[in-house]
Amino acid sequence: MNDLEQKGQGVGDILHPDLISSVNQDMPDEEMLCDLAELFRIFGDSTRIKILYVLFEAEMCVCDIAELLHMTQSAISHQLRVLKQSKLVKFRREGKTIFYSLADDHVRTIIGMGMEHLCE
Amino acid sequence: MNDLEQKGQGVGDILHPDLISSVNQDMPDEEMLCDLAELFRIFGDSTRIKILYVLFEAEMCVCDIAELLHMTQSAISHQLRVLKQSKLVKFRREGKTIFYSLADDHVRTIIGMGMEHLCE
DNA sequence: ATATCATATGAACAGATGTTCAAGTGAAAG
DNA sequence: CTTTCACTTGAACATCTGTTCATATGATAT
Repeated sequence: MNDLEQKGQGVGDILHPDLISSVNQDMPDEEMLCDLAELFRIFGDSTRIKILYVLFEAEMCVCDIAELLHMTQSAISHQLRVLKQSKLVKFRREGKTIFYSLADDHVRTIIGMGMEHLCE
Repeated sequence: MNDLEQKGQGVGDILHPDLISSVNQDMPDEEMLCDLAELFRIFGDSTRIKILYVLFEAEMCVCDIAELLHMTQSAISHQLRVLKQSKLVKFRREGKTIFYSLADDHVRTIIGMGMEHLCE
């Protein structure tokens, strides 16, 4: 008996036991799937998508991005932090200003994939 | 003077006006980018990713999915609703049970893309 | 040193999100 | 018709998330 059935509202009877054990074997690790969800979660915010799209075109400093998106520099900075932590953007300092750019081509590919889905 | 500057904390001076107007021209519609973010947001939850991955393998009914993911049938049903609304899964009724399956191959491609990114 | 500029950061807040619980469908079997 | 089963749905709840505001950092210039 599993812990869900004990809690009153769980799953009823199993309808297709064979199918379940078969699929269960082919499933990737729980951790892998969580990492995957987390990756997509980063792309799942319009501010971050816009930032990434802006960086498609060119390396750019924080206040230029803020200007382009009509948002405060603070808001952009917070989101760049998220993108930085996820290794989706990298940066370099040049005097007082900091230039951000896409970390690698995967970002382009993933966003391109999403675009393709939308356009059909 | 734009509305951000009036609010006390806005953006300072524009550092690279030429770059800004150039990038501005190449940017897709605001709406397009929001749709894109929304699409990725759907993938950005581990329960939904798991459901989609399960459906990679085979069409499946709600209570089997619940059993596979060790979650309540209600929780799964709520998430299937989200996936249905986003046109990522489709379903067919057969007596009392309802079978869900992936709506099209885009789902596979997008998830595959994410996996590739993680494995490098 | 002091001022200024570009950026970062922490706390606070409002709004969104996912799960649970309880009640509601809708189809088939008795 | 009533019961049962697979599933759906709505409200409640706690948690997470993104923006704002105020303040801090770090580099340059005076």
